[in-house]
Amino acid sequence: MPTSFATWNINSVRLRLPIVLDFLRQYDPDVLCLQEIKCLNDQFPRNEFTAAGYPHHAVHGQKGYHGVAIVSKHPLTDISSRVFFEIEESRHVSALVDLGQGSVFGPLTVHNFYIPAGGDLADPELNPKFKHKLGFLSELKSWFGEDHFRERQLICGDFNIAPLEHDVWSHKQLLDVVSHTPIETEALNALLSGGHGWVDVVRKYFPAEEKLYSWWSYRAKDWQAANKGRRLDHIWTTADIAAHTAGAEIIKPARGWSDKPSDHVPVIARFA
Amino acid sequence: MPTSFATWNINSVRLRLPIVLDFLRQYDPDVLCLQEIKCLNDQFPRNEFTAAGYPHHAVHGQKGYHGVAIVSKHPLTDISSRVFFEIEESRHVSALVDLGQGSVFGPLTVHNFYIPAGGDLADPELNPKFKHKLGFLSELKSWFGEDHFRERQLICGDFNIAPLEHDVWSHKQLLDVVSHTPIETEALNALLSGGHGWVDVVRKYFPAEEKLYSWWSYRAKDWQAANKGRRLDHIWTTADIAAHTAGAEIIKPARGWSDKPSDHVPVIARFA
DNA sequence: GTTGCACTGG
DNA sequence: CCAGTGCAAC
Repeated sequence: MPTSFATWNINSVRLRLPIVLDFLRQYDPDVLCLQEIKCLNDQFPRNEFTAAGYPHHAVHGQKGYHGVAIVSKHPLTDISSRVFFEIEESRHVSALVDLGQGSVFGPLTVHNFYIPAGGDLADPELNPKFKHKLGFLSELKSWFGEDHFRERQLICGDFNIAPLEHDVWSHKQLLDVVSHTPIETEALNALLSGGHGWVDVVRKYFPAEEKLYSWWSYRAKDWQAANKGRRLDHIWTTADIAAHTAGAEIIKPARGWSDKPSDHVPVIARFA
Repeated sequence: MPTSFATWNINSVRLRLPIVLDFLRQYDPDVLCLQEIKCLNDQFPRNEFTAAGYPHHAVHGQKGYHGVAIVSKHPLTDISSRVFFEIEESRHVSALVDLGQGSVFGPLTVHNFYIPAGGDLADPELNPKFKHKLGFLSELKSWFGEDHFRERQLICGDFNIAPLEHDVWSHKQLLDVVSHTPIETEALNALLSGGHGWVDVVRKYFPAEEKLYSWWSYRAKDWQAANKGRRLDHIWTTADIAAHTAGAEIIKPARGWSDKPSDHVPVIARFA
């Protein structure tokens, strides 16, 4: 029985609920991780997700900014969230997903992250937002080193880092731009290859030389023509889970869904 | 030669300029008084009004809130504005309109008002906005008692009061609702019948038992079906001018013009 | 540049 | 419900 997981920085779940529901109808993932829901827990549109066939929710919102949520067809247990770098923003939520009898997996833990964007200046001394981003990554590395991260884990979300040369429209022009500076890409690659060995189950399905983006700035007049994207949104799993991958997709057309789309598009990983 | 004057609370002249120009093309008033222009003087779209055949402007704007303007086919002189109750908001502008040779009138003074809405609670002790509204009306009464208000005057605007029983959808249900409380309707009726005797040149053309509205709340889901309106927008003249009236019209369809209409519609008074 | 939210005012 | 401002964030 096929299973799929999706992640999408939605930039206000209330404002973009219609296109999120369109996405669920059209792509039918088992689990969707959302970032930047920009609402309090009580304001999260639970009923609408339930009506759409996603009755299980792990919501960690906050007022106005950030906020993450997992919506799922399958039961979610052990819901928790974690503070990184001692900054109390809603940037992580996790849950144990029970995919049921038909699945090749037993239960697996899904971690949904919204890693800090990091501001404009790539200097942790001068820019506290960049310091926060690096601190967040550093704590993440320690945490992932713990033993229970060895298996049955999926981590995804808006990592705000495009790690590979062809994860940005111009490697050269973005080397000084936060999201693609060496200090960040090295930290993210260390996270990926360190610890117990994560697999980037999306890039796995696209040649390393192929440009691959999940985000296009609002600032470009014609995002499609310019196509100056970055791959900021990721899905990684432990090796046991990665053994069952069946494909991956980045839903580029979603950048044009509705009048006022999110600047990010959904990323999907499929498992056989 | 026929002459007509119109008043319209436009709730942002910049946002709704297209439908204002449509209105001018379709109804061709000589003078249009606007309220809630919600812009600074420099942001008022003078060129667009000039191009539409209304090259004369008396603009008294302010940042963000309130703001009134007169646009005219005919020259405007003696432009002035007045502060009421010592609260410096842009709620009045007046001008002398020279209608030229073909007119039955000599020059007349047009006063354009945006009387304070008055907040929710009809108690001047507890609600400073209601106190402001009553104070505004009180100062208006004194001012209109001055000798020069005896003739050749037209006053109009959003008075934020529905004075008559059939100026609201339910007299009984609105007796405690600001805009139709006895203290307000009595103050407005005293203004109308006191001083040198104004004529409500719009209600003149509709039987007193006929429901007549110029405003429908944004809050109603289906304003047209509910039809819970109020007549908040008025045109009054001195008796000399009222002697020449030829009709009046409230442009109810304007409540549905464009995706995002104003909650008020234009009111027109015609003179032979 | 462009967005979404909080707030105020209606 | 609608519009403005001010703000933070990207």
